[in-house]
Amino acid sequence: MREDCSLQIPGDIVELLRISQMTLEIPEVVINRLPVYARALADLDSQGETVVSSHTLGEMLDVTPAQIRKDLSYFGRFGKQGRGYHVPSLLTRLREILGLNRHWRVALVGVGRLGQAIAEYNGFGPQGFHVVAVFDENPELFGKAIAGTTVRDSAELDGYLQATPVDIGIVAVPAVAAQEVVDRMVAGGVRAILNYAPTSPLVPAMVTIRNVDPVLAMQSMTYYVKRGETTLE
Amino acid sequence: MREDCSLQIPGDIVELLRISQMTLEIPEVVINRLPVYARALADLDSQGETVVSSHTLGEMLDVTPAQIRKDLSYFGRFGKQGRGYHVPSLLTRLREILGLNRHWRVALVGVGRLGQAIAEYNGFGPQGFHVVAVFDENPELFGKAIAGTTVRDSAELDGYLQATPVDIGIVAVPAVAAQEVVDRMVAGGVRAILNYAPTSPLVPAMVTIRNVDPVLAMQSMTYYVKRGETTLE
DNA sequence: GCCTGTGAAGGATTTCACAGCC
DNA sequence: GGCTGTGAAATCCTTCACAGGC
Repeated sequence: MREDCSLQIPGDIVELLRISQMTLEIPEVVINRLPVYARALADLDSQGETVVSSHTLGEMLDVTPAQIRKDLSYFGRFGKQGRGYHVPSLLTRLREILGLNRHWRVALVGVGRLGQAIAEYNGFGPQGFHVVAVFDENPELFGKAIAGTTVRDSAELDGYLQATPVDIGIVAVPAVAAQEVVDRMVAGGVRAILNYAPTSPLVPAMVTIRNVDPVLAMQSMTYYVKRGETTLE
Repeated sequence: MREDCSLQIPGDIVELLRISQMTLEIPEVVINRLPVYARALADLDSQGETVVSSHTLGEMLDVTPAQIRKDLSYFGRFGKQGRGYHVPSLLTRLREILGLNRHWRVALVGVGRLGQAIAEYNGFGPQGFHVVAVFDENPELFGKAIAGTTVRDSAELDGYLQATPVDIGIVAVPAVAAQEVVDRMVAGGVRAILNYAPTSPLVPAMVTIRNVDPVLAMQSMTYYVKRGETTLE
């Protein structure tokens, strides 16, 4: 190795390349906080607030102002010194960044009690998430009207995805069936999955999955409750 | 430094102190993973597997073996070299650590569509979470049978908590009402809260809160889907 | 005076890599 | 040979602190 060759492409240039490409990796924790910021900004906006500082926003969300500023700085300079952030425009920018300014096609698999509740949940629609198809393997449910569509046979899932692309899949089947459903969604081109089954399905790296499991959430809280009890008494 | 003095208080004693006190702060990320491990171990156990290595468990959960070993090492030495972990005993230990080997008293506030689905969800009971009281402010619901109890007037919440302690509160009210409900729960001694309202209530440091919001989960996934699309096409 | 954007520092978490043991 | 437990290294993330601007 010729140390003296000294073609040291040093950090700076590497970083420039990195940034110029769309490949500056933004930490996932940051991405996960953006929707929270967006929600708070929407609240402020609906209350007629037009300006907010990182300090105020931080208080609303129990997040440090520095973290908010740093998070936002990954995407640009949205604030004004001495003043803060313009609520409507920051909200718009965040929605653009997250892709919330479009419609997303969602397919739901599993129409048991949970699946039904999800299908009927009216919190998705206003946010641009539209359930375009619903599947179950119980023949008694086939054709049943739900979420503005009708229940299809799960066997049709693969064909359906082939014919009509779907962006996001929601899995609400029993744990034992979840991995198979996830695999078929992935094979069908679904790139994001919201999993309600109490299991951790595996997905390829280019697919994003989020597990929603209230039991796990409770089970981690008990650690702290238990601890608090023994500490205090 | 007298190397030969050999009063090496090393790891062992430090660890004893560590363990005897309850005050080594274990990272919250670690605590949050334990229930996932426990669930996987329960699966293995029910399949009759008696031994598992960090490698195998890691593959099941898409977690590195080193992380599993490190996480577990915060609590003790549960494995056997050359072999792995004994599934039933590790599961038992994790359940002890998390406090899952007892019953937890849960109060639910909000019996709208979502609250009803939660109340009827039969995934909590088997894990030791028992809904002992349910509240709503809609008089039409008062007295309605649900989750093995009957709906009470929200106005009674404070009195109820005073009289009969509850460990965990579940909030399933509209966003605007969530903070108030949380505050009253906290005042009533509730130390852990599972919040389904699409907002981020503030709690004092000694109270643990977990927000369950499928919309936020979707909204962070869209970032990656969007990105994948533009990258590939 | 107030507030952002950001390098640099500090802290936390993950991963490495290997001694020790079965 | 296989595997754990764990210091040390590496990486990742948060916080600090201040220049710059309103």
